Amino acid sequence: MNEQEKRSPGNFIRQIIDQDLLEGKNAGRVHTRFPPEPNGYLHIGHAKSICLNFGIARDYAGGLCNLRFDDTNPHKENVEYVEAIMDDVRWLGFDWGDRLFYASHYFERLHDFAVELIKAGMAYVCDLDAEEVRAYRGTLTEPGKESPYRSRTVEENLDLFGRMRAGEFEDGARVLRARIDMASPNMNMRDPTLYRIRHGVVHHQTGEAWCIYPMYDFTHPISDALEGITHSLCTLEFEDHRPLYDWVLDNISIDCHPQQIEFSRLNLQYTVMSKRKLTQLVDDGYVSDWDDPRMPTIAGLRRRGYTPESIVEFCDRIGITKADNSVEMGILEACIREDLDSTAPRAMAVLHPLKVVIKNFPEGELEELDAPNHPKDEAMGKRKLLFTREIYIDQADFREEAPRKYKRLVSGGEVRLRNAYVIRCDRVIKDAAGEIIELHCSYDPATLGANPEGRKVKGVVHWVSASHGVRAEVRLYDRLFRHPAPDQDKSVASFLEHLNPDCLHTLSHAMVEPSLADAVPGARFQFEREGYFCVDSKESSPDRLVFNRTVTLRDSWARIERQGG
RNA sequence: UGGGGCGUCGCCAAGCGGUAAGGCACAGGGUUUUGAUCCCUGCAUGCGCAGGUUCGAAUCCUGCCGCCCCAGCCA
Repeated sequence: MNEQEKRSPGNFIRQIIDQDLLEGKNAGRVHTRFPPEPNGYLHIGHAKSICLNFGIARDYAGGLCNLRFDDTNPHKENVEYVEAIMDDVRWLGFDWGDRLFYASHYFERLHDFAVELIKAGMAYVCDLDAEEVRAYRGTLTEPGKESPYRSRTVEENLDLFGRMRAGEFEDGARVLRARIDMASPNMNMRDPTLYRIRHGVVHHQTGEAWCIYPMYDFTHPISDALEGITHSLCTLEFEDHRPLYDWVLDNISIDCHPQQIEFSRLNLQYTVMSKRKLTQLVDDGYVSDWDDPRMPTIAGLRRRGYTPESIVEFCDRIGITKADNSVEMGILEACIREDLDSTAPRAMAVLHPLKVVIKNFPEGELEELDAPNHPKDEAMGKRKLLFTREIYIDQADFREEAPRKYKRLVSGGEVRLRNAYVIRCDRVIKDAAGEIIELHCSYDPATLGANPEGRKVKGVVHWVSASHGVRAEVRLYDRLFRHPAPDQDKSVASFLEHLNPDCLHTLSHAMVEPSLADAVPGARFQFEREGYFCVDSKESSPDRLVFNRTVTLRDSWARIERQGG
């Protein structure tokens, strides 16, 4: 079947591209790129950028999007990240074809452009150390001072830069700087560093071939131009860098000049998005790894049970603008609920088992019942349920006395067992401590697929056969932080103080219906009346099933209860 | 306080001089063997504020106010 590809909604960047096309710019080409630094895992904020860049390539005729690793700072980068990033982009459903690039593969050409700048008197080798450079740079309100090395001759600069490359100088001894304007009101234009010396690091791509590494501001515009990028999309904090981006391309001999356009980065409530903080959560063990289901990483969301479609939909819904934003988790959750509601097969799982003995159902007897896998989509088929004398229901579905509006099982009351019979609670069994340990009930054999005669039974509860159910571990996740903007609160010493101590509840005695016994890692289900769950892709096995709760169902009862019933 | 940006409903976001889209959330109601889904209904006389231009302004002009980013040999 040839499905209609979905187009993303318009935004100001697409308007610019439309206009460019109208004016015949770039010979009608549209070419973007997604340029992550491989120094960590991708997060939902990157997904926004991926959807923007690859989405534009998808929606414009002849559009292309490159994947390029911005790997100019070997210190923090490694191949694990490179591979994880490629996995994540692919998983989201995007394809860079044969256009996989590394900024580091341009090192030789970058070097040649640097030499060109030196020869043109536009760059010089500076011997000031880091602290001196800072002091010379001036402040936001005062102009900087020119470096005493600023007027070195071209010959001297060429010689020194060559010796930097040859490894004659130690880390930090010298840098190559652009010669622009120390009095510029834009700090980025006050003779920015172009190259620094880094000995003793093995670059994941170039090994030990280089001991000088180009800076982002020098590398990025050239990499874009070399790849024929037409629109270089980045986040707002690079707005001040645009004059430098343009300066670099205006002062070297290169015939391509991409247009840099900035948009606001995603801020998602109740989590953090900075790579430094995510790295800290992993390194200090606050979460199990980058793919911990509580992490806002693509890998974490995937393991949590999010679908790529739901994340792409989320990115479409939040849009692209230049306004600072603080997006509610509710939007992300609505996206995954919408997707899973139509695609996830239903199943029953009892999270907090309470034994129910159906006294008028024969001991040892087994009744097979049919249950649809989806209430609306018959094509999803049906499965067998095993009804037995002893079953489990959830502790939350029984109360000795009913609060207002409560419509589940109460002493002496009736309730519908989902896909099965109506039962009545005849007796409540407690232990010495007064804890309810068992319910004695009776079922009405006339209520299978039919409403009982002469009375209305409002409640429906899910259940699992006690003898045939399968024990499983269920992990209930909640927001990682209890503060909507944990990294913005200046009143605490660290964002870690806002970590939510209840972000993970592990239930090791849950019981799931027998049909789930052979559920494969990653498989997603709706556990009826509970939420959407997936089989953990890392730790679940046939003899020890582990389910992750992706998201709860909307729960209007919880709201009623909260408001005092 | 220099420079660069941004302010439209609780959140996101259309709007581009012709009289405030949509989504999420929220509140009511209907259907329902998931308190789910689905379906109705409601939800900005007003677009940061104040002036001005215009027959007409969220859109243009002026002046304020507020928020974000920039002083890495990070990206």
